[in-house]
Parts: sequence; C-alpha cells; structure tokens
Amino acid sequence: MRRFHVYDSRTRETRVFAPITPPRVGLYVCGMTPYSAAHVGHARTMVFFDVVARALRRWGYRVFYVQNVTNLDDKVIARAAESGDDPLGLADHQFREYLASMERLGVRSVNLYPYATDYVPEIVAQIRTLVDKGYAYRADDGSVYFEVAKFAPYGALSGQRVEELRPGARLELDPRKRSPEDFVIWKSATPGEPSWESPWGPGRPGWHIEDTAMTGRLLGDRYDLHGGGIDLIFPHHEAEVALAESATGVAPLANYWLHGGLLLLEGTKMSKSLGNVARLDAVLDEYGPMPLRLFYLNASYRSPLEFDPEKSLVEAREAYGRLAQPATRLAELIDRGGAEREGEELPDGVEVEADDLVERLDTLLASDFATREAIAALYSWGRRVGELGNLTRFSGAGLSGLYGPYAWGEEVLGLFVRPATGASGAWSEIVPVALEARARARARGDFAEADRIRDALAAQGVRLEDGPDGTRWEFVASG
RNA sequence: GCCGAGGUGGCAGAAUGGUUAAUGCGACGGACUGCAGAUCCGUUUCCUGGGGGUUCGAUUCCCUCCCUCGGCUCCA
Repeated sequence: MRRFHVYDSRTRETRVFAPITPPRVGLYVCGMTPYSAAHVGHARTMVFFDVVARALRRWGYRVFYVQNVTNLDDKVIARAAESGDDPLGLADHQFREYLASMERLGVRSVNLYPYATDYVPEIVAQIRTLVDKGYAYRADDGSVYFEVAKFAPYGALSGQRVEELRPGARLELDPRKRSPEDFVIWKSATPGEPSWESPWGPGRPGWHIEDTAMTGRLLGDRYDLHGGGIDLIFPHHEAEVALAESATGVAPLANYWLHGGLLLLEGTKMSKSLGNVARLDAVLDEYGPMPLRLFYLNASYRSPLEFDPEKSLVEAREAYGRLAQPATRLAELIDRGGAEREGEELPDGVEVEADDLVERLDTLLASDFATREAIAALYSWGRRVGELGNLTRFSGAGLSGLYGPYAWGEEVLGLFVRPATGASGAWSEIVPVALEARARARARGDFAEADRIRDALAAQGVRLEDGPDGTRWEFVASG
C-alpha cells in the first residue's frame, strides 16, 4: 500500500493517511438528491472522488465506496407534486438518469448507491437511541428534533459557533423546537406524502440522519473517508458528526473529511436553486466525457473552478486532443500490430524514463491528489514521445513501454479511454490494403484515384490523415 | 456580523524561502502536405491584490488592509 497525504478539512491540515483496518478503506460520499437532472457541478465532485477511489485501489487499498441517494426529501416531494408523479418514482427515474451520465463519464468506482428509504429501520433505531440518551426530543406534532445544545463539540468540523449563527431568514423560528439551531431528524407525516410508522407516529426521515444511519450499517461507527462538496460542510456534515457521535459515543465519525471545491458559473456557485446550471447530459452530448474530465482534473480539487459555457470545454477539447494524440497513436499501433509486433527496441533509457514518470505520477497523486501536476507531466511525456519521431518502427514491446504513463492516466484519471469501435477487427485487415493502393496512386500522381479511395473509406466512417510517417486512420464517431 | 476558501500572464490554472514562476488555451511566426485534415517546432521579454515585518534573499512565512467566492439549517 502506497503512503499518501490528504487534506483533512476537520483538522485543516494535510495528513498522512492511515486506514482503520488496512488494507480496507471505507469511503462515503454524499451524492445528489435526484429531484432533477444532474449538472456539471455535481459531476466535478463525482469525478474527483472517482479518481480518489481509482488511485487508492491502484495503491493496494481495498476501497468500499458508498454514495448515498437521498431519494426522498422536501424537494423531491415538491417536484413530484408539480408534475403529478409519485415522489419515489420520480427520484428513482432521476437517479437512473444520473447513473447513466456517470457511466458515460467513466465513473464506475462506486460499490453501492443506497437509497435512504431502504434504511428506515436503521434510521428509526438511531433516532430511538438518540431519544433514549437524551440528545433528541419529540415535538407535539410527532416530529423529532436533535438538540444541538446537548452535543458540546457541535461546530468543530465547520468552525461555526452556535452563538454566531445568524438568526437570519433561513433559521426559522419554529415553535416546535426548543432552540432555533435544533434540526429535524424525523418529520411527522403530511397526508398524501410517503410515510413510515415509528414510535413517534407516522413520518419520514430528516436529511442528516439518513447518512448516519446508513454509514452505521454499511461502514460501522467509525470509517476512513467522508467526502462531498464544500457546501455540505455546514450544516449537513456538522449534523452528521453530532448525530453519529452522540448515538455511538465513538469519535471521530470519519477519520478524514474531504471537501471538493465548487464549480462557479459567472463567479457564483452553480446550483439548481439559482437556475444557473449547465446540464451534465447536454455537456456530455456536445463534448464527450474526456474533455470534461480533463477540465475538472486540470484544477486543484479544493479550489473553486470557473465554468464558462462558451469557452471552458472548447478549450478543454483542444487541450485534450493534444494530450491524447500520442496516446491514441500508440494505442492504434499496439492494437493493430499486437504486442508481438516486430520492430526496433526503444532507444537506451527511454523505458526507464517511462517507469520513472509513472512513479512520479503516483507520487503526485499521493500528495493530496495533485491531478493538475500529473496532467502537466503527461503533456511533457507527449513531447518526449514526439521526439522519437516515426513510431511505426518500434516493436510492440517498445510501444507498450511508451504507453505506460498513458496506461496510468487511463487507470487513475480515467483519461485516454477510446470509444469502442466495434468493427475494428475486420477493418484492421481491410483498411491497410486500401491505404497501400492509395499510397501507390499518390506516388504515381494519380490524385483522383487517391481521393476516390479516401472518399470511399470516409463513407464507411474511416477518416484518414496523411502525416510524415505515413497515413493513419480512425473511425469517426457516429456517421 | 461570524466561519471557511481564494486573489498569479490576454485567458484558464499549478508550484516554490533562492538560477529563465509549470502546464494548457489563445495569439504570432515557421515546418510538413498534391489537396484536405492533423501534427510538429519556435516566440509570446515587462504576470504573484495594497502596505508593513522576518530574512543575505519573500510570490512563498508573519501582521494588517482591500477585494472575490462559499456557508450560516434546500445545496456536489
């Protein structure tokens, strides 16, 4: 297991990571509330934690990655009421759409996406414990509240002090609460809305306790890593700490807290409530997953990142094209020639350079996931590969050696993934024959014939590019 | 008001107590090419919010001020 450092927002310092029970690592990330389509801000967080899970697995940790689904809350109910849908059905549908986008984005590292409503028994049990221990109380209407004053460390995670919380518009004065900062963990039932029986009457779970009930069941009283967007740190994560540590008496709930920076649109946070969103599926349709992943990973994960709908991904697409060009070229040659392909060995030292670079890439990621620096190093590798000139002369083993850093990028960053081409097996036999015929035509100056061949291949979705070391070809997506 | 994160070239965005402050985009110039497309090479000297302090040396550490963003019970 590789040693790595991670910035822990609870202690506000970069710390060496030490798992509770190596090599296992419990990773819990707050997922989205599926009441409407995911936007590119959500996806930034998900891509980052995808890279975390990929890196840890590469380094020998056995990661159990849970991402919860808050499939029932006020917003889901409100949205369902607008459209006349069943709330749980709406959430289920939206979540499936979200999963489809994650699949397109290459986010496949999550082991389990639990629905909050599948954990009502655990939630009720935890509330019962809190009530029994005196941390929570039932209000007259059957709702149950957590009494913040009973939990002394409240505010430690986020640095908030209860007495400094602004008694502003959003901290409503609610006669059911003993104190304004108390938060609801069981909401008494409203007729027509989904509800469950409980010792306090019919109702449904409050937001914060869903997570602590699920993590208690799935990851235990204490676990290694808890992640989410920085906007969740207060009150949501603060509340989780209060609930779990009060209920179990064990602290800390999570050994490391990772918070991802937000995506900004025109300088302000992208959010569904503000309406300034770029939908994830639309962006994937227009640019594909790789430029988007590059765009996210091109910044420090903790910093705010400005998303310009007109420019950001146009630029990322250009940048990704350059970054991936040598990788694509190498992969094509390896695919078509096989690992046994004959040819020259690499010049002295190049293989060692590739291995050293892979080690350096791991080292960079192990330093609080410095994806941007890893990407810069991959650009320099592209230049190094370019210096070697015509790649077609190298053996399969040599080409594989050159591909090493890109294989790392594929494994950890999820970049350099090529769309499946399906028919390429058969085409890899046919296209070279056509290219030879075309090369002969060009050599004798018969450009009409050469262009005819090029057009014929183009009609089949095969695009040609003449370059100094011959003609390369590829399938063009769609037709 | 309180808590937190930031301020770096035309733009995006890294890093660092010390030679030319990474990388990418853009721009400009060139190479290659039958054409197309793509690629490659070079250039882009004057860029670290203001003011103090520590130091031989500060963009980096400390203090202060200004500004931006996020959170303050819906939020990735």
